Amino acid sequence: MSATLEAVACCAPLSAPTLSEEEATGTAELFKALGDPARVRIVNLIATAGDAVCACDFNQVLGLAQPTVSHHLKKLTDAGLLEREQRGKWAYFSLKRDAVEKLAAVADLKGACC
Amino acid sequence: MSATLEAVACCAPLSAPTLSEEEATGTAELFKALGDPARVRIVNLIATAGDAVCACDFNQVLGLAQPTVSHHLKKLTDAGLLEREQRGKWAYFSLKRDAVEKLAAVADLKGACC
DNA sequence: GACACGTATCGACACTCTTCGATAGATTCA
DNA sequence: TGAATCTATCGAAGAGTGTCGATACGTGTC
Repeated sequence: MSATLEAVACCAPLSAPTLSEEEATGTAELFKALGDPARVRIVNLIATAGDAVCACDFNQVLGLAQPTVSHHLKKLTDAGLLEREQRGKWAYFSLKRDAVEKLAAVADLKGACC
Repeated sequence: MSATLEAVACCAPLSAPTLSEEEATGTAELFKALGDPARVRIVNLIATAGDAVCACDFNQVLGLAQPTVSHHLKKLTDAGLLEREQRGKWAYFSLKRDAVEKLAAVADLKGACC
């Protein structure tokens, strides 16, 4: 599709006063990107590493085949959560700062309940 | 189902120092529960209403059939995000306080990047 | 250029999910 | 009790997703 914007770019907080259908879809896409254990672990590994991580490092840790890992990395990158950087023949992935902040903002519901 | 704990009960922050396979699965379940536009809108509607919302109110707004709405409400309730309350023949749903706080904590990656 | 190695893409399979119509259970009202 | 109404469950159709083996692409090395 031509309109494949990063989910991060077009999502809105769960507690937004009004939520258009597009915003709801964008927000859902962002959560969906994190709706798989493998992808949660990828994000966690990068977060704890505190630096870019080589794609080759995930295969062992996740116990998944190389194409599967590549698939998950693409999903996260497409969602705007990860940033890809080519270093020689290796691909390094790091957390995208905007996405990290946006995610926290979107998931924040405080003040909207109780 | 004996082992179907609420996702909220067994999920861990994305930036946790160590993340077991169970914790990753729990966290993923929580995000997966919000990985659908209809469910994002449901949570948003309850959040902006600031109070419990009748199940019958969602049908119109979401433009979905009644069984579909009921299905989504069940998903959110099973994930521990919503609380169900029976009032006569109506079912009212409200945000679960623990879940709201947990979600924000889980999605928080600040300090884990850059 | 030829080779080795890391990564992305393709094709296929199994599984899950979303959606709905039909139906059953629960509650209220006459 | 019987009728009406709201909600949950069941069963089925269609789309989507995770996974992997095979393969193609890119990069560095000899």
